[in-house]
Amino acid sequence: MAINKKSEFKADEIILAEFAKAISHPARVAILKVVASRQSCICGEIVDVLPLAQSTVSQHLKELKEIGLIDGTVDGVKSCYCINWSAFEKISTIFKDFIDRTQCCKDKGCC
Amino acid sequence: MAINKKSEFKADEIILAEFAKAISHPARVAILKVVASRQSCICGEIVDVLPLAQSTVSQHLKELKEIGLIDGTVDGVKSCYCINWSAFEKISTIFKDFIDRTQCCKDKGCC
DNA sequence: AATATTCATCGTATATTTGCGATATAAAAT
DNA sequence: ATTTTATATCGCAAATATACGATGAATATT
Repeated sequence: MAINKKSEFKADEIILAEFAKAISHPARVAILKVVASRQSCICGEIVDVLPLAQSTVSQHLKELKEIGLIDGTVDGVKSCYCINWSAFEKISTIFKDFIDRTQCCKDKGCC
Repeated sequence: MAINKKSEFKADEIILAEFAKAISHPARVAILKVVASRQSCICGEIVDVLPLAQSTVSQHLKELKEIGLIDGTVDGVKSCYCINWSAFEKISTIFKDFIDRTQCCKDKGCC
């Protein structure tokens, strides 16, 4: 795999795939659910409810932060995470658009 | 990484993550778009519009088939692919449910 | 029958992801 | 000042994913 061919696709395909990758591991789905349900929670609380080591959870948190889905702020010795709602709405729109535009082909062959 | 920790998560988290993984590569997003827009198309047509070798496309098609999003039928020497709409609707519901249930936490803290 | 076409699969190389322990850092508690 | 606590990061190992050429299998064409 000499070159990374991902960059040769269309921008919207790349973006959708990137967001999909962000939630392509159950740990990250679980993290999003916990953080959303508590509005905001510290890293330790997330580690407590996941079957993963602290360093592994920290890594998943980093990935979600990098894609923009969550924000992390330092609160003394603790780290407090919350959903970045504007980013979440953006990704929601991208997903729903993809679903809707694909489904519209079902009957009409319009795309 | 001795053990695969994915299996230790909740079933709905695993399912969502699996579907997300299916569209976590722009090639597979592109394939779904092409197949949907043409209602049905042969492998060669997909290879023509993607910047990937035939064997690589075939592999991506296999992944989409394994997760159930597309069906492939042999038509003489050719292979004809189409969207499995019932599977597509199922995944759409799972995605939308996740989005909606997460977003409902935004205002209410209800989850 | 021989050849060409279409596509799946195999083998292989490289890249990326997942996971953890060890360590570093920085604040809090003693 | 020392120790404890909370978390990020580093380095490593194993697993998966990505990509392609070569080959195989099966049909179609000559």
